[in-house]
Amino acid sequence: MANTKHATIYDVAEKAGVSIPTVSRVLNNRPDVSVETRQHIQDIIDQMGYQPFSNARGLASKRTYTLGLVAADFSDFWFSQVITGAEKEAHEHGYYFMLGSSSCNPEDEPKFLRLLTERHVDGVLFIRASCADESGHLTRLKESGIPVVTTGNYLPESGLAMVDVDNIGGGRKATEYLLGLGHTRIAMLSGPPDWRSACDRTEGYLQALRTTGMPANPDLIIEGTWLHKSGYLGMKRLLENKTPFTAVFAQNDRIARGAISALHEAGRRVPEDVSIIGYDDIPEAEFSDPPLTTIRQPMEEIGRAATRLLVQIIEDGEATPNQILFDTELIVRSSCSRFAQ
Amino acid sequence: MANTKHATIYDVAEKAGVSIPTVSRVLNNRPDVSVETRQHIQDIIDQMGYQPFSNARGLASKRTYTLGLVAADFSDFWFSQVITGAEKEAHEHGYYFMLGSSSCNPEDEPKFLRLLTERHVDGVLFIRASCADESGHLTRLKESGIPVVTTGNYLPESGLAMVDVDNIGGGRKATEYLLGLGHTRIAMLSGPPDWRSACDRTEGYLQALRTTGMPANPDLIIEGTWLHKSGYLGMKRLLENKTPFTAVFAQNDRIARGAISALHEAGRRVPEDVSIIGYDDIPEAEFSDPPLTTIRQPMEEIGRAATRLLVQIIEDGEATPNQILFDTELIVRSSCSRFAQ
DNA sequence: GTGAAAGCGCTAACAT
DNA sequence: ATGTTAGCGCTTTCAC
Repeated sequence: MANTKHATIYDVAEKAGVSIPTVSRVLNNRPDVSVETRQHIQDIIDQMGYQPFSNARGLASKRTYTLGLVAADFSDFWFSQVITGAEKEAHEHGYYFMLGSSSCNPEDEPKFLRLLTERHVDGVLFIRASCADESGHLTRLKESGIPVVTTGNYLPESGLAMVDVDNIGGGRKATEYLLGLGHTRIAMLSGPPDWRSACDRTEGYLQALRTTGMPANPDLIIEGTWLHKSGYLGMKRLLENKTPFTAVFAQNDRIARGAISALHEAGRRVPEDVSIIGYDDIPEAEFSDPPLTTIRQPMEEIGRAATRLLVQIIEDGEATPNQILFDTELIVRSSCSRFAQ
Repeated sequence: MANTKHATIYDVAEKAGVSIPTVSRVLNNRPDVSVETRQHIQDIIDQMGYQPFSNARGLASKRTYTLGLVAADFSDFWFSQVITGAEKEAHEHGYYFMLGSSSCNPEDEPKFLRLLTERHVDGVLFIRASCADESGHLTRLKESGIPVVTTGNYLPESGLAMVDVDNIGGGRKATEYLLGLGHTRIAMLSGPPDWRSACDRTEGYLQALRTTGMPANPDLIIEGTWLHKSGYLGMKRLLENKTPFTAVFAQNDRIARGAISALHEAGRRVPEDVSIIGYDDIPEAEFSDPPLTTIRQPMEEIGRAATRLLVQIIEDGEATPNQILFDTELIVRSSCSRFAQ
């Protein structure tokens, strides 16, 4: 396979008995080629296994068919799922992703700027690079004319292109489920308050509580990070507080599992003594002890939708709508039970 | 920032009062430029913030300064850590990574082949794409002249460039630790037997056992996958088998945690009733219940080393040694205790 | 040590 | 509907 000498558009043109631009036209799916010529050229291309050389295309057309990828954390489950979908979608449109490091670190900004100035990516996808100051980057990029789509950081007022999941609805759904089970003292272990997704889940929780007419008890709300450790520590604090609760909404599954560890250490059973609902439906959720009831987000589909949006903006200049919100799904397992007075 | 018009080498040459090739020479660190000229040009470059346009370089030089990345599974902890290190190292050498999908799926082969024929990556890094038939891909790629480095799939006899961790040593270290604690009936929950890393950990386990003079009991060895679920199911089988054991070596932390869940369900305490040691030291290990004793692998460093090797092969044609093996580290926490008859 | 000339493989006007 | 002519921004001979 792949001998060092690569067929060029010239070889195809010669073999097909046409000029180079004509081949170029079929390569780019231009309408102005006769059906027979197009078919004939396509046959030759297939037969030779010809692949256009992307650097040459990029140099001539100012397009690279590569997309920049900026993520806050590669080890995040959200990242791995979203990128899986994004990659598939990108390939289907003839694009590739180029890794552009993380965005949270302000000193990394020059690095991913080089993606634009040096590698000339056609657009960039932010995968939950949603730190406090992220929208600054995004807006600046967008204003400099480069297409940008973000996921996991829903900021509708910004007008930026983004696809996310309905976190308010998800938080509400989780809380309503607990409420429906008869629980009234529902604690919450939240993610970092400077993340929009965490805020929104909190908002959903508050909305659900408000519906019942009883106010949320601030002592039952603990802010933390997205990590297992945070759930563990958060639950310890909750337990020390002595404010009674019979259920908890953990803003992700890792937090939930950390909380369960702390609960077990304290001799409390789940769900007999306290019910707990997570968020994300990570692979471990199904096999944790007990199997975790949780809120599932269609992450892979989000990656696909975000990439589709990005490609659309690149190729058509704009996309409407440019903000897409997916729904969550409640996955009932056995970490929650009816409140039995 | 970034106005649409990008400075070119021509602009630099003009401003510096030299010819274009001279600027090109300093860009590529060629020796044949006088010190003053070089400094002068470099100043202009810095001052203008000039960035060479990689497509043009690639077209002219047949080099792209991009590396292909092929991974079996983006959600794997190994992937996220190795890629983090790899990315940093790549940037330091002026390279970027392009995502090239997963390799296990045979039908994906054409896709990452396009990375080579169309995008002309300078080399490709395989991140534990270590399915049974992987070395076929690798060898074919290497033979077609493209530099390849792999991680997480140690096959020294292949002669391929690779960096990995000493899995035999790691398996031995884990087992010896348990042995040193006085355990003699040590079960093992292994990864997939078609993965070299799993085989090697098993080999280390067997070696350690052999040293003590007592043979391994096949009933105490359960093969599975790398998933949490597999540890859970594996432990259930172990428990049903009725062959007594007081300790278990789980070939990764997720397996270990799954096993602990099953143990808890069965009313057995860790480490009082059974000691368990994991492998990897994932972030959750420290906060699981109980905190997991495990074998740590320097994954980020492996990513850096692999990339360094790849760049070396690309730039110098070869690298010696082209196989690097890192040591593991025993992390003692509290999931193992002395066997108290 | 430095410059002039040519060309990498393709697309983009412009013709026809 | 197709061909002609110019480049895109850089590296590379090969002169001087």
